[in-house]
Amino acid sequence: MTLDRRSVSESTAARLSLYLRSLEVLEGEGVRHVSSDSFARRFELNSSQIRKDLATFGEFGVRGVGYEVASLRRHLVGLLGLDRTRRIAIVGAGRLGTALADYPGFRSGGFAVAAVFDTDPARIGARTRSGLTISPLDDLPEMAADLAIEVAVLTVPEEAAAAAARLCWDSGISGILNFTPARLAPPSHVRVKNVDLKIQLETLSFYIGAGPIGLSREKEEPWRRTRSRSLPRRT
Amino acid sequence: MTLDRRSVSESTAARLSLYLRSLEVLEGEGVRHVSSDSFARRFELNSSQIRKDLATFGEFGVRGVGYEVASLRRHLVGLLGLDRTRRIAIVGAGRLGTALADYPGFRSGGFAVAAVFDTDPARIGARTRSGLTISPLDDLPEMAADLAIEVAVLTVPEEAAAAAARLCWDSGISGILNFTPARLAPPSHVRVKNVDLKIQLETLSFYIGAGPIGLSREKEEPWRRTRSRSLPRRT
DNA sequence: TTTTGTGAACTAGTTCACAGCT
DNA sequence: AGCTGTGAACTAGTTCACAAAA
Repeated sequence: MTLDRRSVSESTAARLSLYLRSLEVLEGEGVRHVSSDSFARRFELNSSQIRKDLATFGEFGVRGVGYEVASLRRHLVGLLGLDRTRRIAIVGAGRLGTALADYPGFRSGGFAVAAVFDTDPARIGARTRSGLTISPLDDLPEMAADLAIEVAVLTVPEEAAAAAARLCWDSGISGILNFTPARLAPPSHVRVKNVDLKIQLETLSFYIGAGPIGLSREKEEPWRRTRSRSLPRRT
Repeated sequence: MTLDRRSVSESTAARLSLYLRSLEVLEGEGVRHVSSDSFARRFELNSSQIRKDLATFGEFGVRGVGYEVASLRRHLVGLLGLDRTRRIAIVGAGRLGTALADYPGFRSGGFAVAAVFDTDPARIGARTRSGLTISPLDDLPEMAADLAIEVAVLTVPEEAAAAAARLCWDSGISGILNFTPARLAPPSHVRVKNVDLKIQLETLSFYIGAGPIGLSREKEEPWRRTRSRSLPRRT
């Protein structure tokens, strides 16, 4: 009942979202009940992990029976805070910011993009495809309060990130989805989630590698035409 | 020397990218040597973790002295496979896909967007802002081979994801950055990194919550002004 | 000295396996 | 009998602390 959300691991929280999505699929198929086991098999999850994750928040199942799909879905919606619309501000109306303003995941199921901000006079006053007028960043404090904005999607250039982030939390915004490479230092009541696309890409690059470690630069470019026999890359 | 990259944890791999970025800052400042300790303090990292991470791949430091910035940077560039240009295809030329095609992190330091694909006849033949012509998805196999594309950025609609992904790995692409909610099942030599923006947003939403768990819908909106006592995050 | 590289200790997260409830 | 909820066992990841190297 009085469990501090911060004691819940990122991975558990992320799985709640995944469970919700999967339950919605089942509900769409008219399924009424699931056991953790059939649920796990269906969506390639782990049944004990499902039970452990859910048990963190209460007893949602019935022993011998399983979980009632609709009721579990409602519980998850509540846990994730999606039972009311959370208002999002896009901070930085560049290509990525305006693309995200229209992104289905950002405009559905509990979220609404309520404002878009930028500092560039050439952008201010323009409309995004979804019909929002781009506002000057200076208006953020006032608009954030008026529109009850809770989440900022930070898509400004790296140099501008720290100041823009501070403006967000000083305006009462409590969550930041940070697409900037900057590492922010928020006050303890503000949650930042970094989505560093460069790190993701470089991590991917690490794993696809270029043959065994220690041979990064080889005599020729064996990756170009080695499409013939896909080398077994593992021992 | 013959360490299998797959035995390296995601978190270690992600940190290599972070270390590289931080080293570039130091190098830009003309710093020649760092100890793991000063490096850690400067960039808010953990010095033993730095040493452990690096020691996975070799002995890059000198005891009593520390690490030579330029040489360590080169080592990391090699480990991350950034010592040559990796060619990227954007698969799905919607708003997000075209925005990513111009994203600085995707056009710098070892990466180049070499092609953009879509199935929509209205998009095919158009040019992205960065000057690439959008090609029909059917041309992917041929173009991927000709252009030596190694990485696909998957930004198609969810329904199209599985087929498009299969097309990618059948065309010899070895890494997929998946912006789709679909959970792909790649062959073992293909690496997929999921960047599920909806999960990220919902996870953030979970942590900002709406007061204590079990009280999702409260009488008033206590999340707005409950900024009083920030409880200490750690013991 | 100083600072790395690394076993040992610790902490977090996952999976097992079963008691207990329906 | 069937399936949840949960301690116990296990596995992965992080931090400590120090012997070995320069």
